[in-house]
Amino acid sequence: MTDSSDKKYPVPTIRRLPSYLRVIKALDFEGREFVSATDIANELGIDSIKVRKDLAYTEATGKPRVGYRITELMHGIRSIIGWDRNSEAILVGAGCLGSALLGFPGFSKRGLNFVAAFDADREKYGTYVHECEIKPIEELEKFITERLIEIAVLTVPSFAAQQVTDRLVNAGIKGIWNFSPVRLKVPPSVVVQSENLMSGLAVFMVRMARGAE
Amino acid sequence: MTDSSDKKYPVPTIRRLPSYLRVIKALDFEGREFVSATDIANELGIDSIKVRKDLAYTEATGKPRVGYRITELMHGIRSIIGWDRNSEAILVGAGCLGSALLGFPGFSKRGLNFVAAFDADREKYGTYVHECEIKPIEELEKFITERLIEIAVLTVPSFAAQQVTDRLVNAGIKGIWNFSPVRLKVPPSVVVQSENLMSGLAVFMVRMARGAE
DNA sequence: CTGTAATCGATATATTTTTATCGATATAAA
DNA sequence: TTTATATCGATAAAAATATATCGATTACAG
Repeated sequence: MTDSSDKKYPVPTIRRLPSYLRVIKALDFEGREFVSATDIANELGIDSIKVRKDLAYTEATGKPRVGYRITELMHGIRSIIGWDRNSEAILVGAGCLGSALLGFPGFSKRGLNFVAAFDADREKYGTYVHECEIKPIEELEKFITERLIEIAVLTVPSFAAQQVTDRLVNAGIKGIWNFSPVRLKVPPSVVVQSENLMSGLAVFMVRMARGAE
Repeated sequence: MTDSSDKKYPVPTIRRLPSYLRVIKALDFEGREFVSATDIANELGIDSIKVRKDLAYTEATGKPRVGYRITELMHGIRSIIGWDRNSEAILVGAGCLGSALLGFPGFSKRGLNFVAAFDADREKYGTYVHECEIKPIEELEKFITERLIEIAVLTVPSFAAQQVTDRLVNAGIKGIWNFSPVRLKVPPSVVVQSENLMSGLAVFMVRMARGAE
């Protein structure tokens, strides 16, 4: 076990780190060498104390009146959220959303590389979506075991989600990034991270209803 | 101002309500008439006390040993998150993600109806993506003002996000559901709800790194 | 009819997260 | 050199959220 893997980072902090990274990457591109928590906070419209506390979870250390060295900070953030490592992943369910995710360049930039996609639709077999081949769902287990894939992105229709999950887990998948609105039942050793778009819509509609604050 | 619009609902509660709705809709479909907080909690793998507290924000009232009347609860939840009302919305940026959103049937079921999409790519003009016409971005303001559209879903590339936002705001848009990783500058009267996929990826990777708990 | 168990609703406690305060320090200006 | 100011890092306070406790109530079994 590495020294970083048993540290505990607050989830709200983890969620903010990618934004910080985006901001300081832009500054780095402009040639800036240092950045203060205040700079980041102003750019994102949040509180600078919160930023400083979040950054304290990185090993980066700041200098008063100057801020943090950008290269150091980028490395520290990437290290926490695992964007300095590369992983191979498969995508299951090459429908609208699945295809959109395959085409998003941001994932490979952050170390998540789609090496294959699987679908139940025979017509898609052998076709490519954004340089990723669509394979028959029948070959799922074979591919996972042969290439030792650990990460699956799940974009299948709800009714198929649990069944596909069982197959993924059985084949040795260690983590599932789930985009279907279903609570997946998996053994405790498997990580499931679910995204639900409808939560965001709900918050949006409530805020709309009460007007802007 | 209606009596519901100045009530304050905790954001975590709002985010959970769609899941509750999904669960009880399924039970309703099976013919069940009542549901307890415990039922919902078990189905979602969360704490029943939390569910009961969340449901207390609806006007639905439960009976000991029986639970809540499902029809009443569905109405109560839908009322809070605005899914009992209909809104017309436009989508700007008919790329991969935008097209995927247009094709998702869940939105119109929840009262968010895409009446048009706009894109800067001439080749797309006049084509349809999931029954929604792609119009030239030049017609954006005209369409918004003529049809009195209040909601826009933003799926344009980052570099165009602020510029498009300015146009939307200028034309009278009241709320923007933003899928680009950019902090949009808008007047205080305009609601911006931003979704950032990368937050989810970060949390996923951190959890993977420290293994399943 | 009576006792039992499940559940609600209210209240209380604990935990997490955010925000505030303050001394120390490094830079820049006077 | 001295002074002023921005910033860090640590600690403290406040706010938000989650979890626990408990009496009241209702259905159901005996």
